[in-house]
Amino acid sequence: MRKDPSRATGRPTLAEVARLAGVAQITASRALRDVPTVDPGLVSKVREAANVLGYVPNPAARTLASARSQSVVVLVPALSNQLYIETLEAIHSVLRPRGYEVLIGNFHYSREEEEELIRNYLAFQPCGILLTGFDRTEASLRLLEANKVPCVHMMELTQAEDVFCVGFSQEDAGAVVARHLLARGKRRLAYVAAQLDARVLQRGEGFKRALAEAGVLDPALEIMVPEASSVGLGGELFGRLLRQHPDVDGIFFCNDDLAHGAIFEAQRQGIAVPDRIAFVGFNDLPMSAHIVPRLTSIRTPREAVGKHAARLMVARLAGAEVPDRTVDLEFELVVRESS
Amino acid sequence: MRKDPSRATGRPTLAEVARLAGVAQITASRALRDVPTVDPGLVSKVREAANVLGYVPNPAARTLASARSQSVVVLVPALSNQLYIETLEAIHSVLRPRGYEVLIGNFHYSREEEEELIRNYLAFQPCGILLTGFDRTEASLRLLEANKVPCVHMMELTQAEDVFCVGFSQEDAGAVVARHLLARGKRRLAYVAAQLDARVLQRGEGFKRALAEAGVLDPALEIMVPEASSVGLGGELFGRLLRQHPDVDGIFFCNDDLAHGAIFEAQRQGIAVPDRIAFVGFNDLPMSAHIVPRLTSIRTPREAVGKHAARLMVARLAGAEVPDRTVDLEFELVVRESS
DNA sequence: CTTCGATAAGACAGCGCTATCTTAAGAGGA
DNA sequence: TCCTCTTAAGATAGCGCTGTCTTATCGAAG
Repeated sequence: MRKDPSRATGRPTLAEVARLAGVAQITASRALRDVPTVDPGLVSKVREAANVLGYVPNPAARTLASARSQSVVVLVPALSNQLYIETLEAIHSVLRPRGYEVLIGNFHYSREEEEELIRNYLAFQPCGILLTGFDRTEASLRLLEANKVPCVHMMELTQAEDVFCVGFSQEDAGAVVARHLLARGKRRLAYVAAQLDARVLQRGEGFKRALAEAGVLDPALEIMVPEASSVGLGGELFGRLLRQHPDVDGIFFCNDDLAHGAIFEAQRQGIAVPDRIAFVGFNDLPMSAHIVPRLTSIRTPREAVGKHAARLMVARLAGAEVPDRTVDLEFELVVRESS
Repeated sequence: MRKDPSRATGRPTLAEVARLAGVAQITASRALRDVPTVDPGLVSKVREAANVLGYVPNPAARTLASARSQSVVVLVPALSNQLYIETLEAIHSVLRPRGYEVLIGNFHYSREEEEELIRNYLAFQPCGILLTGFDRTEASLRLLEANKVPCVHMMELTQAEDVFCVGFSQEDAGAVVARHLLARGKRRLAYVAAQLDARVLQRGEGFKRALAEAGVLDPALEIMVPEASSVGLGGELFGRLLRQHPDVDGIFFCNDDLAHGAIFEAQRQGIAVPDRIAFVGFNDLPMSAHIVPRLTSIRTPREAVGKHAARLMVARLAGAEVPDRTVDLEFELVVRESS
């Protein structure tokens, strides 16, 4: 059969499927890829032959021949963050059943690392890339541009033309939190943030803008540290803020982790939440609905972002007309006991 | 240059590197792969040419020509579980710098789904597979066997010959928890578990074995539900247990999530932890060191498991002699306020 | 009845790399 | 000096697919 059996993999090939189905190899190829110019009768014949042989296409050969893989690269700033896990899971759930492979790249909140990942992953000739946000190096942008890989941006929105993005307004979310705390009668409002990526900064901007509009912005009421966010850090930053500004009566944490830590610390110090100080988190992690007191938070559509971004990519790859290049999935303020 | 430029990808190829370096293509190939029979002078010449051109090898062509990719498949039962994220991250950190791609498969605690994933991923001709535990379908085992892909098993240990595994004794961990609670003077001890995978069952077995040895095992003191574990479920199961057995004075939760939920529920019900009931969790998630009261837990070496499993795989792929096929990374009981 | 265009099926070549076989060039011994 | 043996470099032939061009077939139009 094969000229040099030592090189072969042992698995059935398209040629064998074609032979069994009694058609040319290329016809079998087209039949299995749903190319519309193949007679339905032949398609089912080929399908059956493939089934009988247990044929699974060789992705390497496919990629080499067509210069385009069936892989979608997803670049996220962290895996440790529960947030991105849910998004990734959603992306998987859309792409895998449609035959796409998902390659995950974690760039650890580093633009340089992201650039390196892009460079390396482009060698896989991915059919699309899902990116987090818009903040990346010039070189990254050039690479993506030069390789003409379809991109979809997640988590942030933009007005720019020809950019596909799925997310929500981080700034508006910050503003909503500010107005909520103001409505609760709080006036000494602080923003506590860690892991200062673009989105964390946007939330803070929105929060402070709303405070300024209400005439209660005190720029001193802010702690922003670049280190990674964690429960322990939340307690620490809360303690620090309280020592510096004992009169603070409301805090917006850039994510729930920090808020959880602050709740524990408040409990230890015997500080009444929300009476003396109200807390609001961000992301609405599962724990927030159960912690004592239950945490008010912004519920972010992170699963929906993944699903929509993946669907948008699939639509583009299928050549479909995509009416909405910008998908605003919105967020929701979930008011609970902590405010 | 190329015969049919329309088919080309536009990126530099090995042939161009070889031309620039003034060697045959195959020599360039060998030089870049560190095949030892190439003159060091030529190696650096080729390396430089590759650098000048910005050459990145085409993985699809590589895989097709060698019938083996540089991808390692990792199959985990869940992504939602913090536990596996840390393991995955560790695996990534070892494999990616060495040029391996990591393909993640999530089988959602389903043996059938795992089998399907194995079938599909084998088409990628992975150079290795990292598996979670030992519980899988016959067909899965046969597929792995037939394709002769090196496997490393994570999270559990076995005495079987010729099986590479990295983990710790789940049973022993359960027993350690039991003895700890007994030493605290507790006698009405319960096991509360969800997501009943093999490891959760093993922990329970170890726990109950130790209780039986101490003569205090009450088989009624147990709640095991198959549904997914969550903070909310922990509170619920704790409430249920307390109604059925108001005299329970110590609970071992199969993971920290459940224990956190139970702590919140206890706080709401005004039940003193640990005085009336002591709690012990499993995994020692970051939050456990901060929750009020701080949670006693078993610290599992999940990051180390990933690192060691990946290193073991790398060593096998390099053809190195691996002295220890079984790596027991052990666990640690971290005693805190909740017991 | 011929011509033409549309459509379906096939032939062919090549994607970019590596396994394998072959050749060339030294090293060493008789 | 000749011959063998080792070792490095090269030539060749695919790996398993798909893009592209060609050919066959058929109905409609002239």
